[in-house]
Amino acid sequence: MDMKSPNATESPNTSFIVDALTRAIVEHRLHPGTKLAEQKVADHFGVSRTLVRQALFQLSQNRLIRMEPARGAFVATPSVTEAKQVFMVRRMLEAEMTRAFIKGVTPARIKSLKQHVAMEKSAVVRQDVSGRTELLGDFHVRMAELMGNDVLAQMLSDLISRCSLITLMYQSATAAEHSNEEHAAIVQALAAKDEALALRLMDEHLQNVEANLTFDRKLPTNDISMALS
Amino acid sequence: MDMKSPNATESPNTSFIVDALTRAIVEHRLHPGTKLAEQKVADHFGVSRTLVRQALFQLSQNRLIRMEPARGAFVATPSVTEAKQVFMVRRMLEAEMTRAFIKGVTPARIKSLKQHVAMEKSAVVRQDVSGRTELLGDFHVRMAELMGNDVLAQMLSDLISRCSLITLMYQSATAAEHSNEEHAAIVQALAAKDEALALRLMDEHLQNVEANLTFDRKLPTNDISMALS
DNA sequence: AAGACTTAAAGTGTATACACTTTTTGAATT
DNA sequence: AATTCAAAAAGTGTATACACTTTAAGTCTT
Repeated sequence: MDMKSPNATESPNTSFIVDALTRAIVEHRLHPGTKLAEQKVADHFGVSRTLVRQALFQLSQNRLIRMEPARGAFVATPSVTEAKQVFMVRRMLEAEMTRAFIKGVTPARIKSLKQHVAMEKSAVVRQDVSGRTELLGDFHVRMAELMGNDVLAQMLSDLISRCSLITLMYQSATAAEHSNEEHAAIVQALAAKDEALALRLMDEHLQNVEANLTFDRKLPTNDISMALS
Repeated sequence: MDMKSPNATESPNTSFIVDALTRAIVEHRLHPGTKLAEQKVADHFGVSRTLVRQALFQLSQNRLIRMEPARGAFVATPSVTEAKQVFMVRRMLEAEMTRAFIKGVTPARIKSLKQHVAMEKSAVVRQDVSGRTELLGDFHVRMAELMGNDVLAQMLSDLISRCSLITLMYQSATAAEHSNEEHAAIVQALAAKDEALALRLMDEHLQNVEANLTFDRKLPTNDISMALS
């Protein structure tokens, strides 16, 4: 069996570029509105524009970038109304998910969620900003996965990454800690099969996350090569 | 102002190809499993493989086709479990949507839904198979749009097209008529602001749609040029 | 000096070329 | 006749070339 170790010389493929750009956008090294010129990105990764175009297409479908005909690709700048709509859909979906989860709850599933919450906590205390944000989002995806519904998990994952641009930009350390505690409380309610409580906690949790976002900041656009280096 | 009339000689762009292939798949002229060789498709549309590849990428993200590395693109063959998961997510989403719709119901919105149901009916009676299927799906999208939530509408639209492969394949005329009547009943309940009734009708409706699908048929793969001609 | 026009530079959109992989074909062997 | 292997054919993956569009720079005019 051959280990495939990360090799700097090996030429990256499309999904590598997608991942790298996604990280750069989500970790906020590339600011909303920044232009992603194909040749510049291609040069940075040492590939042709072909692969970059494919990657940009994919990112545009994930709503992480916006493509304007004959003008190019730009890091998305989600509007306030779009963000509110995304959160509304999440509240809808996750309310029903909570109900369904309680219907099929098992000790193993509760244990799995508890482990996840523990990982969140450790990321919070160690001040791992990008790690904690990813884990806090994944809590919701994990619930879907535990129910064995890949479609739901995928959909939540998309929704979460779609507003991650906003959440990540504006979520403070105290807000993160707060989220983690709310997750723990939700797991308690799920374990107790207290549907009404779990529903209320989940809804409040999502409202809190949404409320803690501040939409009025303006950030400068920056340079690609700096951000990806 | 220049009218742009549909011109057969004008060379099609990516979204044209996406639309044409989508229709061919959804209207079941291209069967699940059929291979879509890039050059063949390109020849058919009179373009280079470049545009076809972009179109195929997009279709693969819509789950209408599946791409295997170095092997090519194939019309998707959604599994039974995947279909069930899609319907479960729809039931979740649309239950909450129904609740939210009633909270913000207005006479104008009810009127709009009633008009839509009337259009459905006319498509059903005139035996317009592809038209009626599209309209029956759009009823649910229309509800989301009327609430002013584009994200929700987009998401439902994706979900519906995702299982359209299955629904379209197996939905009978009587099932379509049945769906239309159920839509009418749902609108009545919405107009009366009877949340419990609307919820029950919506859930039963989706269960009926799902139940009417038969998953065990096997269809032969067919030729591209035949199907697109 | 500010604004409009011209021209060059940069960038996107599509086609083509070519390397490499998979599939098919066909002959050789048992 | 069936199986195995080799070579050809078909097909995908990536890079490059070139036309056309947008953006930027520079020049001319007022």
